[in-house]
Amino acid sequence: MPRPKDRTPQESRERIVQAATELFSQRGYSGAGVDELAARSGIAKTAIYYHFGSKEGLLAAVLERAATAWIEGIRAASQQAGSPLERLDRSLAGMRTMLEERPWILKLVQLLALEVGEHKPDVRATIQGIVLKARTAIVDGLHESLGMDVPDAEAIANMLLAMFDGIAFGRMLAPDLISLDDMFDEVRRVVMFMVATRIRPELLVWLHSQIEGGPQ
Amino acid sequence: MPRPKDRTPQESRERIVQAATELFSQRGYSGAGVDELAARSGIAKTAIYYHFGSKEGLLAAVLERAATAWIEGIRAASQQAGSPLERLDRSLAGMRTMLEERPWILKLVQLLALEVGEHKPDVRATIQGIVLKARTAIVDGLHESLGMDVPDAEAIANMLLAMFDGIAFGRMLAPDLISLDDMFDEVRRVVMFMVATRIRPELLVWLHSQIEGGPQ
DNA sequence: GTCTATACGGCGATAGAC
DNA sequence: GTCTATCGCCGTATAGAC
Repeated sequence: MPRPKDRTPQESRERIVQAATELFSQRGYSGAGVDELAARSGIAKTAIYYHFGSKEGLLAAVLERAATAWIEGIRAASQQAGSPLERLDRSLAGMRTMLEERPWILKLVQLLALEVGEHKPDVRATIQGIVLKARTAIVDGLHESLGMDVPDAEAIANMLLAMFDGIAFGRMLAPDLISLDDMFDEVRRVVMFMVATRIRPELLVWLHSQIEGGPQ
Repeated sequence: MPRPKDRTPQESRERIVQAATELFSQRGYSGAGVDELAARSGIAKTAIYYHFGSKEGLLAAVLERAATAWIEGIRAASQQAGSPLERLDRSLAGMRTMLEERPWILKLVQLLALEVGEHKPDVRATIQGIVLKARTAIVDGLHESLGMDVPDAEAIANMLLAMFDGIAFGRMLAPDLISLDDMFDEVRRVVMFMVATRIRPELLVWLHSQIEGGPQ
């Protein structure tokens, strides 16, 4: 029985993209079958092709959606109020929340970049764009949080991004083995340090002496 | 013509695992076809099944090989000679060399963890074991490099691992956009800092004052 | 314009005979 | 070890129902 739809086209698209986001981030692009996508979203397989043209078209829609969610998550975090340190903390807390409540965002981006990026230049370019936007959002967040013109902010953002990627990966691999509390405490300290070295370069000299000197 | 083999079974296995390592790290597990694997290694498709039982069996062999290469790479780096800082530098240089000359190691581990780890508990467990061993190797390297009993070395190693993962990912995504030189300079400083905070906790208090005070 | 039913060609993994 | 066969799922095209 070809049940006439009790949903709008918009809703259909939405459900498909949602199911695809889920499945792609679980099994990767090649591993996710359009058949299962259809089953999960409750929409006929061929309707997916009607809406998105091809599996790759669907992938593009999924990526766009993820990008929006990610950038939004970063931007939402850096809001003003309180001392510089308080604002920095709130920014980091925002990142952490994203890692905890929407881990699929980073996972999806990483997985697709690794799996598909290699041999589909346009997908790679899309993801590069997403990551670049994320970095820009972090740079802006640094400026807003700390209320100063942080020198070399892009290098700091690169490192922050790398840390988040790494933490997300570690957490996905073995949630029990790494404590987000500890990791983010460390990240907080490291960020302060990276900023401080830009402002007071003499800190580095002091550091050297500490390491050379050994404990106590 | 069923050319009788001019190679030993050992060589066959080796060639298959090598081809699989390459292809898995390029296209992922689902994306890598056994047909293409056979073509690349020059060995009949079904012979692959003869040797490894199944595609998953092959995966296990590939993972084991990658693990060995990785741990070896880490361990090889931390050799003694010179001052603590020089040894630390050599360790980091070793990591960097691995990232540059055998990027497939980290890529393979990340990709398989993300793609397959989710729904194949044994694969996930294997990779967890690999990462744990890597962390242990880093902890040992820290102790040997710095020639002291670094407190909280595991937390530092976790962070280092996260940074490497993140850097490897960033580099894979956009090699031109991130400078390994800059990233590793930063990593070096951050490591020194993380160690220093364990030895001289008062450093943290000082840091706070710098951030609160603003630039110059 | 939005969707469904059905079918197709190809390749996936695997088994069994040689 | 290879060859041939099998079978199911893959992404896709098409023809039409509403």
